[in-house]
Amino acid sequence: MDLEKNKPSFDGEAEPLQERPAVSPAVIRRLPRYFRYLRELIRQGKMRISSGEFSAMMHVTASQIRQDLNCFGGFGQQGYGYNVNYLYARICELLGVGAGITAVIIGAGDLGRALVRAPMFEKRGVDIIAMFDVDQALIGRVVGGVTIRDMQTLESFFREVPVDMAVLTLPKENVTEVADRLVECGVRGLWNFTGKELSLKDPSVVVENVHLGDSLMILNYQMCQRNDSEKK
Amino acid sequence: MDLEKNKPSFDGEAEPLQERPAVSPAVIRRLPRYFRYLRELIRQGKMRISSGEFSAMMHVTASQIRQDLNCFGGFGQQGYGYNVNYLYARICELLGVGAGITAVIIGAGDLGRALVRAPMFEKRGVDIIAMFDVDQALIGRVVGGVTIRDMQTLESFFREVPVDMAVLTLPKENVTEVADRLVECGVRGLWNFTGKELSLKDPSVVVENVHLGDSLMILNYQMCQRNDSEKK
DNA sequence: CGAAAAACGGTATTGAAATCTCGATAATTG
DNA sequence: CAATTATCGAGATTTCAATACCGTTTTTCG
Repeated sequence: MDLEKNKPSFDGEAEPLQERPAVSPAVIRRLPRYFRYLRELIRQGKMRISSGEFSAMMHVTASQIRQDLNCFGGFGQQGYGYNVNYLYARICELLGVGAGITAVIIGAGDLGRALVRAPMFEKRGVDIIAMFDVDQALIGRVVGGVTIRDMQTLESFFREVPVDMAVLTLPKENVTEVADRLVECGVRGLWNFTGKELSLKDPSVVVENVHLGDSLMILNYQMCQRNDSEKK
Repeated sequence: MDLEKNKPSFDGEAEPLQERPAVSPAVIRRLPRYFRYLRELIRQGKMRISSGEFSAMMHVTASQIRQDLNCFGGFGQQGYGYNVNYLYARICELLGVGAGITAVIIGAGDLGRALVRAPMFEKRGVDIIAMFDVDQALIGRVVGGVTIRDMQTLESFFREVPVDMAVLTLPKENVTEVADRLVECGVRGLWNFTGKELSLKDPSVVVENVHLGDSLMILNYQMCQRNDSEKK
């Protein structure tokens, strides 16, 4: 097998690629999963994969993989398949890994501290540059290499360092007010763990709500179903 | 307004209701959100709500709400709407809230400790009865009212107390082995935070995978999109 | 008490997502 | 180098989800 080539050949230079034909949300929700499996393939040293092989690994149809990837351009090559490193690079690009996103965590409670120590952010190219809290006992402490700062210094901090994203792990009672302050400071994305669904004035700010409780309840539901159907 | 009645009237006695015409996953994924909004309505003391009002609150179409709820039986009443308390009770029933589910947390690291202290489980009727870890320094400590036990005592613990669910917050390296042990012990549901997708032998065990990293990447993607479209 | 308004539940319709099929192209093999 | 095999990409088809519509029942109000 001739694996000299590192990426599929292209006829010309990369197109402007700025035309975006409205990729459906369903496809976008699947991209992170491709990202994870591609990392694993790279770890295993695999250079090349076909949609069929990928399909068996991920338990989705080969058709879906081909169609998903093709939404963003012909990443594959007929008769060959997909080059793993190349595909990974393109998906990283799509997802904004390596775009140099900076983030802060608001709320240095259990969850905030758990998140800051997780390797998740680093793996995805998001740089946590500060945590904020109102609890004077916490301020000044360093967790996971990040200093906990006084919530009162939020505005002055943002004036000095541009921050793209805020992770909201504070009590839900204060989240509306804090979100407004963050938007005022120029943040462009909110990762909201508070359980309260935000509605912001500024529609250019993206909000991603995480509802762990919803996930728990779906599990609950399925367990009860499984239980019922076994009875009969 | 005559609000004597507490629930919609029914012609006869409740049907067996065991016939389940395969409710679609899309509907099930939305149920927890109805659950949350209903709790809020109860907190506000609202007794009754129409699909139209509910729709405005939740930002989904009234048609969808009516259709979703109707999958499980006629919870509403023409000309009246839905009785909040009654609807909440039925949805709790559906989701298994109050089914007396017991759970253990495997892995007393940051995330495990954060979860055990969260009010989420209690709100949803899941009772955390133990945590397990391999770290001798942690064993015996009590977090959020729950004792951390030695992972070696897992089997003996399960022999004495029946446990329905396990929350997996341990390092992903060990998750396959631990999951097998838990299934062997009779657990019926796994809430998997490790990031490694499990595939179990026993198909009667339900797995709910939580991939926080995926959520982060979708946020990243949307932020980059927003950014791009503003440029042009 | 009767007419008008409110609101659900079921059916029809529309729309989106997933899958299938097949032609075209590249890789492989003798 | 020609024939065969592998595999993608695009369009057609099918399946599934979301929305709109309308008949019926209940409530409300004069």
